[in-house]
Amino acid sequence: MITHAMEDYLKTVYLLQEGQEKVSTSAIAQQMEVSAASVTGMIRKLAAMGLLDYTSYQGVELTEGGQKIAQEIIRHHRLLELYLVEIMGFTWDKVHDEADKLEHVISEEFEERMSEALGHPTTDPHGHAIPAKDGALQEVTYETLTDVDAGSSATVQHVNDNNPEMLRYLDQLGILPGTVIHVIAKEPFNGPLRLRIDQTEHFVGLEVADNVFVSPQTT
Amino acid sequence: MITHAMEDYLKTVYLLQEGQEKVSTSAIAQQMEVSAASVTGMIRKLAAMGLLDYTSYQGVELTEGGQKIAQEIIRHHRLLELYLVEIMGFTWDKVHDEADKLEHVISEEFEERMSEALGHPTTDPHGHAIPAKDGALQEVTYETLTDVDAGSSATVQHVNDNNPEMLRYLDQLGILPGTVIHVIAKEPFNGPLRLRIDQTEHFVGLEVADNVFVSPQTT
DNA sequence: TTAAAAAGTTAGGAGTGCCTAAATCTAATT
DNA sequence: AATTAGATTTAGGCACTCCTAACTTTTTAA
Repeated sequence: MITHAMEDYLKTVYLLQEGQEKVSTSAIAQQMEVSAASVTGMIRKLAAMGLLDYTSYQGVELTEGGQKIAQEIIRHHRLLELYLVEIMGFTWDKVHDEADKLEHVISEEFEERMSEALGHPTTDPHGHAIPAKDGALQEVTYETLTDVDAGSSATVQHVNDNNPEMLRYLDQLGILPGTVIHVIAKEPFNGPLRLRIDQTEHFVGLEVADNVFVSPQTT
Repeated sequence: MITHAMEDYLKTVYLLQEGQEKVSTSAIAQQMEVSAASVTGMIRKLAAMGLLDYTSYQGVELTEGGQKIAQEIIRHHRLLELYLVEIMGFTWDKVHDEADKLEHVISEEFEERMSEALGHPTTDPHGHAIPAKDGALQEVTYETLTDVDAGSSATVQHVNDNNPEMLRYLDQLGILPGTVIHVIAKEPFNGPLRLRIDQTEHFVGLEVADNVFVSPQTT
């Protein structure tokens, strides 16, 4: 039997796995806000179930079975986020927490009806790809706004969805997936970035810029 | 902290309490499909939290606090059922199980947005009253179809929502809240009822009739 | 009224998922 | 190579929710 907690672990490992292949105990612990000891315990259980490969002290890697479950949960999460915004009228800062709870309990039929109501979408409100039913999710790793050189422009691809306050701030600034941002200048000593968004200038700190993922503007 | 299981117990006690004031351990156990021992354990915990009054061997009764939580969960459940049918296109036989899982995890905002989307409804797809936000639910206790005398007619008020197969059968027969049923005859020895529904005659067994709640037709 | 049946409670145990503290292993530094 | 800092695992415990088996109380009926 696969529990909600197991689903959460698999999801977390899947998302941390992007880029690297092995995921460390402490990375999981930090992401999930539980102790490393708890992670070890759960990892052993999941390994025994064949959902991930694990060697003591060496980190974990999802098996195909584990990936499949993780994808299913991520699909639920992102479809829910979009459904909550598009159909139910939630603001984008609130949907992450709601989706985190709902993702474990909705049925396949619920998932399917959401997908249909949304016209089988491929990205969620924060710009993350929605995996197809039984289809792999290949999220490209974008650079963050912090990495953009002064004087050049970039298009927002996605933003971190787990901090409601930051999402409200980004919304105020007009930073949404698809927005084009021109970096006018970067203040020294980890100072703020001077940006032009839609004719208006803004100064934003690095903590925010680190959570905005962009691709170079192609024009 | 109030857990999902506690919410389930409070809901169950609330619904069993209709009519009587005291609810027995075994009634709860039967309804929830757990052992009587488990019920005793949980009851003691809920009593310690002040959510119900309990005297050993004498059954339980919800306190105001317990009632409030139960009403909230029942409101969630019934709004969800209606939302799933009306907005998402589920058939009425599937919504009970889905709502049973979702009722514990949705936020107040989710509840509010459903209510709004449905135009603040007062009954669910099976004919059960939806309690108002912070408003008591006063469900009238109707008689069942079994109690109706041969030769008289009755209007369906609500049907039991927890058996999907039976709901599909009722749907086929056209037995929905609001339907007028004429009882032509009752076969002896707990035999079937002969009914006329919308010009057509049907024979239904007592197990089904016991799950259809009606009021005398007033014409 | 007393014995049997039914209902309810207590005792002991299991699985899940988390914790802290202690022990162990790995990797980095000297 | 030895020390040490950091990461990881093990050990022991706790809360939750369920179970079966044994015991107690209440109710029913002879």
